[in-house]
Amino acid sequence: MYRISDFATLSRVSAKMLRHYDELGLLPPAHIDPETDYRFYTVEQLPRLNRIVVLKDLGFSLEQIAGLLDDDLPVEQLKDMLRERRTDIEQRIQEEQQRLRQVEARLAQLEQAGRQPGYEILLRPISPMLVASAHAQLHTDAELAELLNAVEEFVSRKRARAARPPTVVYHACEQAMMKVEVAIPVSSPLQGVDWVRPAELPGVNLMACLVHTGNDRGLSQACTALHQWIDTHGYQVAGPMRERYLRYSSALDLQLPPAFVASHPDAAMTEIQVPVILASAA
Amino acid sequence: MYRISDFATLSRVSAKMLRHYDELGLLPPAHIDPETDYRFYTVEQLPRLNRIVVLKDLGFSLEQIAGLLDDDLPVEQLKDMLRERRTDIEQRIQEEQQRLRQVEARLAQLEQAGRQPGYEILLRPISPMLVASAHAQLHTDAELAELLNAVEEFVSRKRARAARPPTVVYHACEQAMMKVEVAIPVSSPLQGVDWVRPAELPGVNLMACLVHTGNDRGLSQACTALHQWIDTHGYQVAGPMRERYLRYSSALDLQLPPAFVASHPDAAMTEIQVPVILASAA
DNA sequence: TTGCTCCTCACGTCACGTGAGGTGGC
DNA sequence: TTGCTCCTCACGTCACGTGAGGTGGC
Repeated sequence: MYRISDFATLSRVSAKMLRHYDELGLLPPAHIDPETDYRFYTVEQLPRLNRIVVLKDLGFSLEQIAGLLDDDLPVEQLKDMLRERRTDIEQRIQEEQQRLRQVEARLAQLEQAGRQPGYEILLRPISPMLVASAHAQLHTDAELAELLNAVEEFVSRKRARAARPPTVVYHACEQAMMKVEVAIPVSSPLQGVDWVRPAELPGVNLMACLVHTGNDRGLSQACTALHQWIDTHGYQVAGPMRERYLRYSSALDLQLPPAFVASHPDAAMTEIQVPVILASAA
Repeated sequence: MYRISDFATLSRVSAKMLRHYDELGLLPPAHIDPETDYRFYTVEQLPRLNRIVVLKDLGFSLEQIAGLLDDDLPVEQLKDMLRERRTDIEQRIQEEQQRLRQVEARLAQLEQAGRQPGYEILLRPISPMLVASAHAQLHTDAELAELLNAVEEFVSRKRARAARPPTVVYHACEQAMMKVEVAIPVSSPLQGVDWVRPAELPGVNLMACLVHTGNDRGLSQACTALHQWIDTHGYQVAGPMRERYLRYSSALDLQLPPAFVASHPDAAMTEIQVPVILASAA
């Protein structure tokens, strides 16, 4: 019979943890003094405690361990839990390696430029969105602006406008022609089909996003930076680029100097989005 | 100006998190209505929020992020934090890969044997321990038992016995001769030097441990199992084996049948310990 | 007027660590 | 008798999620 501190040094498990395992019913003491409530343990309990420790090292939660300690647990069920653990761990390793690549790229970038970049690129899932959609083949940005305004007006008249910024999807860009889709978020699906159609802008598992403040020239630079980032971080483009207009600006159309635009309270703000997948998964 | 829910959908960060970041001072709203306490945000706050999200993705804590958001942060300090992050992540990946190997080995073992092993092997650091130590060259287990008893008696007379089991270190085993060290835990260092000397049993960074219940024959089988485990898990032996006698038993000396010994309440219980290192680090 | 949104607590998460305050044991 | 050990709360950790209960806004 060992008192709790002796059993703790014997087993190299803290007294606090032993009390915790008692509370959870994982390892009740062999004996409890009814007078003093002191806990007493025996060496026979050591193998069970070691099983707990090993299973904890494998990454199981104490609740799972409670089940795993059952002697009647069928071998198949044990295997299933181990396989699930394996999948979890593999996924976590993937995530951490991805994270490691990001940290390293950031360090390299800092070494090279000597300062932080003026933008942040983030990777996240995008959920699908109800929109009013119009497809078109265009030649100039002015035509795009016109189309955007027209669809906005259409949706406003239907009183369906949701309080979210509009998105343009670039389905194809060749020479001087681009196939675009203008997508205006709606709060309820539009009724009927017109030149503006109800649609669901599809979700994207992994979207590389960059928010840019300023005019057109900077925008194409930002776009280049985004594609470089995608390359150096081991991703591949996996769908058509999108632009989300967080704020329109007259400065977008006028060709003003960047310094002015950046400090201008009405400066345009645009999110460039590119769907990606891990290059290794392609 | 966006109300919190609109800014949440815009930024894809939950309203609850936005409130949380406000509380921590990471991202106070651009405006708070003094009447209703409603929070209002602007698109200009989006880049800062995105920085928070990116830094969170890199694995920084919100407290660290608070510091990293400071525009005056020297580039060197930023680099240091990134390097520290890198080290952390690398270590975590190591750990998870180790864990993965353990889970896979366990699955393989289960496939092969169709049932769980009768013992658990665990890996942990062992801290140094104050002991009374006696070195000797022996030939038989009986001589070892005799020596153990003699040292125990010596320490008892000095009233220095600590309530922990004795350990034997096997410094060398050749043919019919073994160089052993008997180490009895003491509560205070022994005074003076005798044939029993005060010593510190050194700590071990990584010790593979197996607790065995039963007699000598089973013990050597357990020892084989432990060395196999060390091999298949990618470790190497890195020091002399130890045995910790959790419970002595007369059955240890008598050659009784294993079934009897295992069920016997006085069965010996021995922890076999082997210092190891990762083979890849050797 | 009716939902809808926002607000502020307050509690839960997971596996303990760290005192606080009090009592038995040697 | 004096420390020492044990006991049971209770709170903190980290980044939120999930109601509870109440109020402003359209």
